[in-house]
Amino acid sequence: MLDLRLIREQPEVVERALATRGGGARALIGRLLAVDAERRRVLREAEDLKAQRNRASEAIGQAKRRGDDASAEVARMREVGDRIKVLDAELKSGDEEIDRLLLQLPNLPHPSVPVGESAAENVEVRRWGTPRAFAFPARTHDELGEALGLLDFERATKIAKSRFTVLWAEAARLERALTQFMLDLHTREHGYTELWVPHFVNGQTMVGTGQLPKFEEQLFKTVEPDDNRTLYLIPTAEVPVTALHGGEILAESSLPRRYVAFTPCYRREAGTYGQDTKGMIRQHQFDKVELVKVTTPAQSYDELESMVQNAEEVLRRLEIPYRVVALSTGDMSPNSAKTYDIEVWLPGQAKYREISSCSNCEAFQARGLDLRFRPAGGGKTDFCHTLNGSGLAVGRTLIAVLENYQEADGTVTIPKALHPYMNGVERLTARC
RNA sequence: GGAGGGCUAGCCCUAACUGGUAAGGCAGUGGACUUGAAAUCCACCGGGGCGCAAGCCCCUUGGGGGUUCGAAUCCCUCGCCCUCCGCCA
Repeated sequence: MLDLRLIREQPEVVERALATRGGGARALIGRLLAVDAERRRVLREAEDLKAQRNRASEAIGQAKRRGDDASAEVARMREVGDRIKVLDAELKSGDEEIDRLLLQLPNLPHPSVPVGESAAENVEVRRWGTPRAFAFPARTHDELGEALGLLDFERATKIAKSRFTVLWAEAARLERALTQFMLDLHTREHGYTELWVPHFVNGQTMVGTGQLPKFEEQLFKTVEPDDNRTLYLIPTAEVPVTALHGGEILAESSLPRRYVAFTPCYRREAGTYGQDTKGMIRQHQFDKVELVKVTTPAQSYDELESMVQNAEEVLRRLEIPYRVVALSTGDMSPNSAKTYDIEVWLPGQAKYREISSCSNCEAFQARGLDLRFRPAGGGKTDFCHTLNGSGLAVGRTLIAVLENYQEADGTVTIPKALHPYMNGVERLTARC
């Protein structure tokens, strides 16, 4: 969430910054300012009365110890207490409304982010590799995978529903090899600490990381007799890993923290009917190796650049062409202050498609999680910055391998970088 | 699932009468002292409101509610952790 004080002190700055991020920020800010002003008026009155009561109670205690009669003062304080109760109730509802409003506002974009309404205004930052020239019509991964008997969409639909996939034999091994390869790269060469985390988290974690209430309809959740015990399946490892240090005050000397976690991701994909219905581009369950950093404000933009580089390195080692795109204000997710997408070349679609999204959320999540650090020189604590990025989405990487390394006969060559992980298999051929 | 114990600052430890208004140690950071270090001393090391400032005030004992002039303390409720029993990969 945004800093209420910033909205209070510079509402026009916030409003201007959010102009192209959708969601009617103007009206929300107006309402926030009104509720906040009233809340502070009530707060002052309540605090004055509490100060009175504290003094009077002290005096009553002393009087009683002396054996004096204090009944008049007690009666007066009873009325003050009743008034305090009313004011405290008003404060509580004001706080709740402020929270509700704050949770609807997106993050402020960094000044370097291209201003725009949609993906049309995204800016390509760089390209790597040259798409291979095929001497035959390039097939899509689902055509290739089904023909080889390695990707099974029909049976996945039978046992679950659409947007699920069964991987057979060497395709399942390839998924595992890619995962292992990515984790090894990031832990051994990029300095990340590997974490293994819960796939279910509580509501507080979802709110703190900015998933709720905005993305309620995208989340799978458990059915519990008692609503506040509901657990949510993680839509990305970003959620548990970013929330890991919530409520903690970290030593500045321990920052930046660099974490990598492999988990499946579970998403309802509501409202995406008709998009990417063929193949395994968009699934209810997909594997992802996720990079998360917790940094000081001063470090976060350098760390964003290196995180993108770390994610890109996966595709460089696999020798698959890609490009890096800076998302425009209108295309970024609400948590983010700045996002780079990595888009991998898919010959079957003859398009670059998203395979990683790396974001600096600055203090937006840290504020909700109460994630702070203590400056090395002592003094006041401040909120950390949090970053997250896919390093990479494993299923989409598998797709990219299939499509980029396909041969005329429909088989698929395994990239050299994966050979140590494939138990001698160097080519995917039809399953017998 | 059953029984019991617990939750106080910074991922530590520890107080507070038959309810009287909460906190000491340690660690950390900066400073003083020192050739350097240790030891010692001082300050800071939760959140918020008002104020130009100095400062004043409020809140913070797992969360929420109740009783009371006043709650860490009494009552209700929820959560989490630990121990034992049962079951179990």
